[in-house]
Amino acid sequence: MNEMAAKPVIRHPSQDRILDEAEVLFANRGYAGMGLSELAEKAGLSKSSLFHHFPSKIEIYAAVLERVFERLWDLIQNSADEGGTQMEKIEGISDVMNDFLAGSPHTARLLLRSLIERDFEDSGITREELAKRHGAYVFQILQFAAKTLEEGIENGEFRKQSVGHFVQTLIGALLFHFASGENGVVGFRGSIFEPERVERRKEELKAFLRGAVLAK
Amino acid sequence: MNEMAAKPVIRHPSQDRILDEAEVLFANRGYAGMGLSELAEKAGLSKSSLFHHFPSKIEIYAAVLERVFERLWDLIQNSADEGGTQMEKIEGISDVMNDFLAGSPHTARLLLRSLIERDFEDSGITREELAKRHGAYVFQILQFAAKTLEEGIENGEFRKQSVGHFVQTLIGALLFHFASGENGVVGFRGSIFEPERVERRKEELKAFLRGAVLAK
DNA sequence: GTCTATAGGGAGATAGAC
DNA sequence: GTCTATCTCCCTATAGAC
Repeated sequence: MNEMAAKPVIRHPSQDRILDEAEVLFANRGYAGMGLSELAEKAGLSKSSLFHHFPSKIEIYAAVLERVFERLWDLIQNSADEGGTQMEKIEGISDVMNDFLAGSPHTARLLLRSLIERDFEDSGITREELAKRHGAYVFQILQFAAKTLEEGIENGEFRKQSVGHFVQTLIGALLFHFASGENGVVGFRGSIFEPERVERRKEELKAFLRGAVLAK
Repeated sequence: MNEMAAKPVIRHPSQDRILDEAEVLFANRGYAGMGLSELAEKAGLSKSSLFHHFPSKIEIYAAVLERVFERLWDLIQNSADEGGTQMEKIEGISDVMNDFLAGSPHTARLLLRSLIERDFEDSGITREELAKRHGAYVFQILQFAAKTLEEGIENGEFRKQSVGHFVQTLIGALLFHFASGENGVVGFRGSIFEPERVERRKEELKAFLRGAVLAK
């Protein structure tokens, strides 16, 4: 289960500061909307110093996505080792991802955008080229969720259903909630990122999923 | 149920052509990534002619969102008149929205972006100001879904659950699937917009929702 | 209502000193 | 490794002729 974990990426301190700020800015403004002047300012550097650490804007974006998906995949792998029923594993994925997305308000927006945007295609780079950097992590996360459901269907724990549609639904539900703003689209009173609200989200989603996938 | 339907917005033919093209471009490139030169070219006008019909880029965006949410709300209202159990009403909302989103590949991306993006905030306009144009439709769509679930909980048809979290999950599942690209994030073989695949999506999601919300 | 021309600013990226 | 200065291009928006 740990074939591709612990790949130590050595980065200059400035690079990490740049990526930290870029992560938030890409999430909030999108690829096209994020300007390198603003990034340089937030990272405490001049604009041209960015180009010492990264060859281009698109490479900064690629590095940001690689870093965040790597973190997420590591967390999901760890939770996977705890075993249990297939339902408990699905609930584990849901909990881990909810905690990860709740950790900072920009993360879900960044991930959601990365899965639906094509802004960067102006840069001559294709979606597939960009995905080579973080795509392996995304693929393994999706595969892990799919495999977990599949095994639950095979052993009769889950009702028969389309694995692909389940994964699409799950990812949409997970990402959209935390991407939909401080109060959600439905206008919760108070921030959806408050710890009690996050716990509530986790419980509501797990109850929802149990009803949806378990065999009667 | 028809208090705010049939508000006839009279538009110049050029305006409609502009909005048609803008709808696709905003969906694919985001607010910041969409350029007026490209829009003018696709609409068969010069760039400055756009400013005869709309005072600014942000107003074009506002008009695009108003038009699309108005259409969606009309469809949902019509489906609502068919009555039936609360479960049938929820399934009706799901089917109507799936059909609407499946109608053209850009629609889900546009709606999803409109609910999570803040790109336009550079333009001096706040999210709330922009939302004044289409926000009423969004609010009514969300309210309608919430009310439907609420009544089902009250009459014992549905299990007790958070109405807000249900709506967040439903919208996320609906929008993400059709926003996630021709083949979805899971890599369906063939386009997710093919009629048979759309019907499959509708059935899978309804089965999922029935299990998730119905009382045991 | 449509156009050409252009203003005025900001974008990504480069040159070269220190 | 960081900076200032600058290049080139594209952006939204405006002026004014037809």
